[in-house]
Amino acid sequence: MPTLADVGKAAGVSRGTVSNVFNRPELVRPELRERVEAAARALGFGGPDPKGRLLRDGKFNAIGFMPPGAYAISEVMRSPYGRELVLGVSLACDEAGTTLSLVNGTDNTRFASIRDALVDGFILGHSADIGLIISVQRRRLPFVILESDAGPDINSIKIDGRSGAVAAVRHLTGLGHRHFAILSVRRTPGPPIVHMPGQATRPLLAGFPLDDERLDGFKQGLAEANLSIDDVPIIETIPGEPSAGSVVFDRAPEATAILTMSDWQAITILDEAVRRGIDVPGHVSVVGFDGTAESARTTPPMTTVAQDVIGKGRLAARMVLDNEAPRQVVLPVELVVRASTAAPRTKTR
Amino acid sequence: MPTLADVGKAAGVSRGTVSNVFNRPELVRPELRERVEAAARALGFGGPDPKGRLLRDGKFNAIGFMPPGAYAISEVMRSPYGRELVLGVSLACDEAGTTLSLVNGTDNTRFASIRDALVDGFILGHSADIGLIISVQRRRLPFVILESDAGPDINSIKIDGRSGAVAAVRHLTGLGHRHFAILSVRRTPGPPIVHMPGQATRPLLAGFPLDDERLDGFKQGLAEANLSIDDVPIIETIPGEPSAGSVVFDRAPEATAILTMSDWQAITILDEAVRRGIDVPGHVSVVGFDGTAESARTTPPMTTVAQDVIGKGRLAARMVLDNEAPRQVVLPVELVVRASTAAPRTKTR
DNA sequence: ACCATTTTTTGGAGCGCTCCAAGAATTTTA
DNA sequence: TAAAATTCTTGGAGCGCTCCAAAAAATGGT
Repeated sequence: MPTLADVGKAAGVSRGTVSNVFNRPELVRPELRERVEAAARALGFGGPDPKGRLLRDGKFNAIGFMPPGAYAISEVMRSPYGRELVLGVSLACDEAGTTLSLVNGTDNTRFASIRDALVDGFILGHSADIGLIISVQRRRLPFVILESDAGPDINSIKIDGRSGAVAAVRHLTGLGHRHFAILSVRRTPGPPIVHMPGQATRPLLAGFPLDDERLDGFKQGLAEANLSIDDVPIIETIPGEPSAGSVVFDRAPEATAILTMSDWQAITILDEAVRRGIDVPGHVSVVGFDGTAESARTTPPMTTVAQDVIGKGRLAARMVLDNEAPRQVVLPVELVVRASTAAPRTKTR
Repeated sequence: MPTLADVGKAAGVSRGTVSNVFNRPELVRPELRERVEAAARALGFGGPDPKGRLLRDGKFNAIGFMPPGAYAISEVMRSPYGRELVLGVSLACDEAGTTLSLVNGTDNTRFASIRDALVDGFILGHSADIGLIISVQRRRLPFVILESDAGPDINSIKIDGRSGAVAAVRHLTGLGHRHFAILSVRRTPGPPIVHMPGQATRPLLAGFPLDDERLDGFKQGLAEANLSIDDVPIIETIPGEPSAGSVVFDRAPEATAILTMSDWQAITILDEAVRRGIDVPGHVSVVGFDGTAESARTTPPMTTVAQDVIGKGRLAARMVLDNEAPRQVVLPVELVVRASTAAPRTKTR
């Protein structure tokens, strides 16, 4: 690849003049400019290499998004929540004219990815791994972490997951439900894990504040109705697990209401219900979480704990772009009641 | 920001040793290593700056995605098609361990964006603008352009849009439809444009091969049934235009079948039908385009011209990553018949 | 024709790093 | 204990660019 200097030599001018031809052509005499351009063309020089400019100027003009947990960026793009989040981030990037880098880092390469990422700031998906935070801090880049409060010195944005979970349960107990099942998130690869009541290995502390908080909200909501979460089957599946619906219906047939951790999971259940001819909400009620656009268009339209995912992504991007004093933002949540919930079935099935 | 040299001075060692401490610690004697690490900590040095490494090594380890037309990246992320495309690209990026940079470029900044993008290759959304291709070629980066054939020397991937369009029309004429409306794409900002039959300003050549080809397919399909596209109302709306459904129902009430350019548009129509209590497919049939995941979950599930969007994105990424001899790929398309199409209503409304 | 201006062009400095051949220090071997 | 082998450390070179102060060239005025 030819460089500015090469072109300069070929055209009989200095490096600096060639740079000017490309960056401030008005500074150089037309005929000379032409000569330089001709030389550039002849050499196949395609303009100053951004690498050089970068080293000099120091700004990447990009922010990085690191998926939560050990997820790959394609997994983020697959989930309705992830897509809306990225949409929110991209909105802010559009406004700021910034590139959005979806940074890939599987397991052990995540740290190197952060170390090497060509970005001016980071948005970290929720994560159980404190190491990621340290990696970003090392680089002294502005960043924000999602769905985990990491203390007063660190930008964070989370929703009030507990209240949302409580609201979901209240809505259902208010409708008369007494028999629940919970579809929770498995954060390690593998098949669904079923925790039946009375079993030793009840989860409840997965290590992901996101999940724990919601589970705790469910527990609290149930307690308010004199129900114990210990009597509720909890099924953990990795996001997008297609068999999630099957497992829930097979292992918790007596449940009249199913609580989930995401719209995506709820969609899986709804899909399975259609497949099995199970009436929602006649036979069983289903509540989603997140309030993504998809939740409004399911069959039937879904009752869900809605948050402003797009707004969250956008705010996150703004926070790293603006780089002001660290804040801890807790976003509100709102139960949106649609048609996937109703009073419990009386008997039968 | 301290540099390797600063740390070296502080620790009484050379630049090179500090570099080794961070990149090949096994090469440096433990006690010295410790001393250097202490100095780094004291100075607040967070590891070698990627900018320097970049200049030396020359690889960005990222590929860029440039939205089609003059769209912003948030607009891509908003459309079902765009999201699946990006998902496909991210799949390949995951496999290759590459960062995916969503490059922002509004109108006149697009060229600068391409010039400055910190990427090793580009995926160009379909575009009417030859200038973008030239910009990328200038940088001698591998790239692929979507949905436009730019000649044998340029990587391109497109679907067989014409066949898809023909198949959609055949399906409908086979069902007995004679009265159509077409919902096409407006590629400039602004409200819907309605082209009624007999009007002077019929579109048909928008300058976007993508649209033109599909329109031409509709024309051909209609001709096969002795119908003329000149008798069909054509409505052009920008993607995501919420009033699209309204405009179609208001301006083409006699249509018994509506052809669209994307699932997104078809969804808009379906939503409006629900709002107005119009029966699909009893009163009017609707056909989408793209076969995104969303199309399977609409009410009613949508008949659509399906393509493998994810596969397309993935292939595109592979092509730039592999950087082999240029190919022009044409992907097949398949009409997926679901429940949004049926025989036309007999009379009434 | 000469000096004062104005317009163009120049090339050094510096951005921060990694590689690598060579030199220095240490350890091993005889 | 000296020579040989091994392990560590060093600093020059070079990656490609932009900025900028200064030099050179062109222009204008008298």
